[in-house]
Amino acid sequence: MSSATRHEQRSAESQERLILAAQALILRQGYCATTVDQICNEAGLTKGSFFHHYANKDAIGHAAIDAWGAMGTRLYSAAWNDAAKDPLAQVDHMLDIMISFTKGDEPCACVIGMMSQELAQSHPELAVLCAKHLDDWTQHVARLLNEAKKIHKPVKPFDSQRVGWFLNSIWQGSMLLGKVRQKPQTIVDNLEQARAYLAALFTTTATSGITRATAAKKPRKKTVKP
Amino acid sequence: MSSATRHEQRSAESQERLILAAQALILRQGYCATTVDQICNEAGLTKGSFFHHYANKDAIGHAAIDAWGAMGTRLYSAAWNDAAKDPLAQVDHMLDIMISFTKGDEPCACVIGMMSQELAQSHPELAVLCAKHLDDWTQHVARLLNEAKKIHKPVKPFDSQRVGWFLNSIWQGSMLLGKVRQKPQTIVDNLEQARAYLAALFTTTATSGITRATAAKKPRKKTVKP
DNA sequence: ATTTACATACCAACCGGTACGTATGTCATC
DNA sequence: GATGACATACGTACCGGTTGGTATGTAAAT
Repeated sequence: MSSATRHEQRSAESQERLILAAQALILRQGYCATTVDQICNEAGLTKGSFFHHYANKDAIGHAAIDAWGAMGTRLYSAAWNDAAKDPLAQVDHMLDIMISFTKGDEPCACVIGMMSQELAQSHPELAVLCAKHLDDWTQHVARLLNEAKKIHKPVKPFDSQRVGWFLNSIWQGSMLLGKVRQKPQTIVDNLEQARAYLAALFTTTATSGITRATAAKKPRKKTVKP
Repeated sequence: MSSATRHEQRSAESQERLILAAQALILRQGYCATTVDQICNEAGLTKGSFFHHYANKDAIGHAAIDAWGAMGTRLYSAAWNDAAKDPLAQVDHMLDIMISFTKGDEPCACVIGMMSQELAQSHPELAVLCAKHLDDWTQHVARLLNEAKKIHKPVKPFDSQRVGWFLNSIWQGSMLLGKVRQKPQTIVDNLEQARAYLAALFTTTATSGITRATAAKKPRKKTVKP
């Protein structure tokens, strides 16, 4: 664990500072609009240091994407790794985490969604990396839904992956609209509707309210503050 | 109608060429990544001409957004203006139009969604313009849902605007994911799930299939090819 | 109808600033 | 002393925007 030499420590710290700076700037203004000078400035380092660690601008874009993916995995781990729970409860937990994520200081946004939008057609390499991380997320949802199918009887048969992509789209689209509208509540509203949609896949009873009022009445436990 | 002088005609044509060029480039690479040189090149004009018609780069961004909004209004008009129909049928028609829009040559994407993502925090002026157009779209959906409430009894009370924003998020998020994944089918899948969600707001019967198979069996009429 | 006077649309060349990337040097660490 | 982490200074290309000029169209005066 502590076998890292002083050089390695320093190097890792600087790289992390650069990545965090890049992520913050990308979230604020997008990838193309952020310059490596800005990244260096925000990280408190100089360009010499930057190009010592990263061959070019795309390299830190790559690193920023991977780091964001890892952060997400950490963020959702509480929901994804609780095999003791009912899978549907895990899905609910996941939605709670997503909702609590919107409560951050800066507007709720996703580096991967941002870069996907911007670079899908101009930077194939970064685009496929984004697609990979988005696919990982979706597969986690699909797995939970498949496990839920073993316990609860679906009202109608459905494809878990398709529903996973549906939820992912809602998530990304909500962050987009919540940002331009400057109304993070939009995200919460949409996630609650998504929760109702998911619940309705397994039960026809009216226990899963469609209106937000019913869903909000029972306070869910706060989980993470990223 | 034909009271336009030769100068006015030429001017309007050039402006349209510039706007179409800008939209195409923005869809492909985003706003920041597109240069006015590229726009001029694609439009077959020079920079002198460009800055004669538009004061600066943001000006054509503004024009591109408005033109895209107008295009959308034209695109959906068949669904939005058919007061004779059941409002829910109008919603279905709207979804059909959205699906047929994904079948275009170039990847299905939205100038307004793209610029919203990129400029939400860096270009407030363009951001509020995007938000305005997105709000227009949502209000059309909300209006249809409100009219539907007068005819059909909702299973549970719901807020039409909230559902409108939900559908808008699905639409934007789907285009985003469909683009990075290079799988436009993702968009169609999501829209079919949205269709099921909307139908389930008004009826508990199983007539509105959640699975895509049932929904796809009955062929819906093709509407527009943009 | 021609001429005159002017406005419009457009072009080619240029300018300041900036972005990415490099070349070289320095100092702590191994 | 060699290497790794970082800083300084610079080079090159390009981007948004300007400038001066031209050619065409328009409108009024003759």
